[in-house]
Amino acid sequence: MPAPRTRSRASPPSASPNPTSQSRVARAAPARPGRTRLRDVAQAAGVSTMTVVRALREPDKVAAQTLARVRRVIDETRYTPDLLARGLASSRSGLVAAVIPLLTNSLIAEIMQGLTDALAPAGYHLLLGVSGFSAAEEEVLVRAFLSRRIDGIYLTGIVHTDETVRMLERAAIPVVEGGNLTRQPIDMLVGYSNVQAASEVARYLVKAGYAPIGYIGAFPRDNDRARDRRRGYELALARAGRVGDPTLCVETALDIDAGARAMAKLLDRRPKVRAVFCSADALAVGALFECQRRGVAVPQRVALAGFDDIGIAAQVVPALTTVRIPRYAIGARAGEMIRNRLEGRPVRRRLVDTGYELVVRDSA
Amino acid sequence: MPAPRTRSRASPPSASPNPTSQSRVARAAPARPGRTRLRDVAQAAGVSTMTVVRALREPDKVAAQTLARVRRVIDETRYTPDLLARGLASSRSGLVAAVIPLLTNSLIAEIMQGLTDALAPAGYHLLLGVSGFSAAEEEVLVRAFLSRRIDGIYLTGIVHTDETVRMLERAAIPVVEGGNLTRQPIDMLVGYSNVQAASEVARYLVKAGYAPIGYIGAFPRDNDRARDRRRGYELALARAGRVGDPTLCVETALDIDAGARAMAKLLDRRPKVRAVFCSADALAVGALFECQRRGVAVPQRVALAGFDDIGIAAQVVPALTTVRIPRYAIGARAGEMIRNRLEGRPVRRRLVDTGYELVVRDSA
DNA sequence: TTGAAAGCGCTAACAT
DNA sequence: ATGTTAGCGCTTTCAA
Repeated sequence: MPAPRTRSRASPPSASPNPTSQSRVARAAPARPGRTRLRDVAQAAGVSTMTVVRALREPDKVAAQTLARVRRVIDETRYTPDLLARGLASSRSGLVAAVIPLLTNSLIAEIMQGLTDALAPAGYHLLLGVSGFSAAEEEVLVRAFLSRRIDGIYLTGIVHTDETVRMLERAAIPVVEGGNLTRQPIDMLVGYSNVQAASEVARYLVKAGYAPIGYIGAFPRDNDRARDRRRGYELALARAGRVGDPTLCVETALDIDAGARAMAKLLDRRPKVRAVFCSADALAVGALFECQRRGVAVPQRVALAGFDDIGIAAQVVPALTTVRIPRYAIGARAGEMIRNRLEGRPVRRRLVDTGYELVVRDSA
Repeated sequence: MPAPRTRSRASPPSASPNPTSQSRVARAAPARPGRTRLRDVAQAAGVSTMTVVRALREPDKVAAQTLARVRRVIDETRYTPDLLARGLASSRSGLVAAVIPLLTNSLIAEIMQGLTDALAPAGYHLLLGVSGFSAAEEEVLVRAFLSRRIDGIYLTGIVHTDETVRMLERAAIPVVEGGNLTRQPIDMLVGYSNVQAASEVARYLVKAGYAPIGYIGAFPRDNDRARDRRRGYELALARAGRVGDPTLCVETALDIDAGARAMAKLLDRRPKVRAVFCSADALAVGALFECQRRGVAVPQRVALAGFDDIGIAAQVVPALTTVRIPRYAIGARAGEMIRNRLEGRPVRRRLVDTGYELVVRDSA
């Protein structure tokens, strides 16, 4: 034991000499023997708990002498505040939640990295929930997180159940939706137009003269980014006067393997496909590998374009034509917005459009 | 199926709670207008709080009539327990922490996915901390998490500061270290021998007749997995009677770009390197792409081997020879071990060696 | 500059 | 089967 801690509890409020009130003497013994409480520090330093609190948070409002004494005790006892108790008393848990569709995705991971990096220095901790692309599951997570009294939350995308929105509005905590645009976010938002970005890629392919242009994308169910990217693709083709052709489109899970399988399917079904727009780099990379395995030259026989510009995009050979979005920055910005609100600073813009950038490389 | 919602919002939630606090109107006026408390439910149902608690947790110990009444009130008021308060009262937060070196790594992400999947169904929530491969930073995180009264914790690797270990032992909560082996874990452990696995790969390269064999690995500082993998490589070479050659080894950051740059460096420095063992697939994949850019045939001119068998390893062309480790299972198993302890079930084995498997593909 | 008292919303030991 | 009571360890008025 680092320091002598006498665990004698202060006498009850009324300090009545009535011995009957002492019937529960056993309670005097601390439930958690190892842990120093604020009260212990106060007692050891011969001050009230409030003085300790002040010593901790407003040191200049405490007499130098007292301060020194308190600090010594704190060091000796290695006192650390109980954040649960603080949360209960102050109604601020210091917890910020994030609900993401899956963890094993480079884009999402980078956003989360940005989020923690923005939050951690301010002492906020990250409560992470994985929804598996299900709005219903997201709702379950949000409900649970809310009952933990989270101070703020980051949500992936803009599609949520009504109940999720209702709960969040009722909770009146800062909410940031990330990765897409909408005019009516629940609260705040940082993203970019997936429709526009995707249509820009598709338009690029059209202008480059590729035809027909296929599409490989993630399942759009409860995934607004995937949905909007497909819309963007269709929009661009329509504008070019091309009819949509379902046999040119494959929807699948979101990983490299799935991308490869989707490409295989597409090549089998439409051997003459001349270019493929993939709604995520992971898919595009998988597609590229499938082409390599089949000896299908990229971009000579099939051009490939991706989306997100994750790290591997610039490294594969040929390097991937894609759309760069500020991956890390989305998370970091979201974290800042949440912090600003939590710390009483004004949030200039509730809707942040980060924009995107078409990156033309070698694959298309 | 959750209804895709229509966006029609009223006023935005204001972050700051009403500053016009009702001074001290006694217990009658709830401090948080929006939130139903246990007491409110009890009152509305005309029972004591304990009865509500029982209705919630031991329904069969409550009279059917009473139960029905309580349940109705709970539904009507949409009561959800305050987990902070529960945690404080019960000394169990329901929070499990994980400290990982970085988020943007496929292997780590998969382990985390396994961990949440094992924990979430039991109602435990994941507190995520990113240490950036720094034991000191890990210590800071552990200290903070401990003051949140986490119920358990997952730690990446087996290298920690003394203080980290001390705090954890003192806290007496279930601790699982993951991803490597040691005889003296803090508490529990689930991993495999990185030394052995790496030396097995290197030995494979040796036996295949490649020489010289280079090495590209992650910085070993505070990273026991990287350190041990390099040891394994050196061990295998030594056993084959080859002398270690520093100019054949490059240590770098842990991502695809870095892998590519490291390979470039190695090829420039030792143009005749015949095979390269990369201590992570991400590095191997980067190295492969660099070879492709330079027209260096793999495996004809340079053979490449990786480690981890992440998804992309089987997809790149040529497919990567690597070591398969049960990525997802490590996290899932760790989660189970923590749960078992928390729920009073005996933990049969505190040390779980998951093993590994050499996967020979085309790159070496 | 310092302290006292009253909770935060829940659980748990002890009644009845 | 149901209720009473005393906390969990901290913050927060209000008072001195």
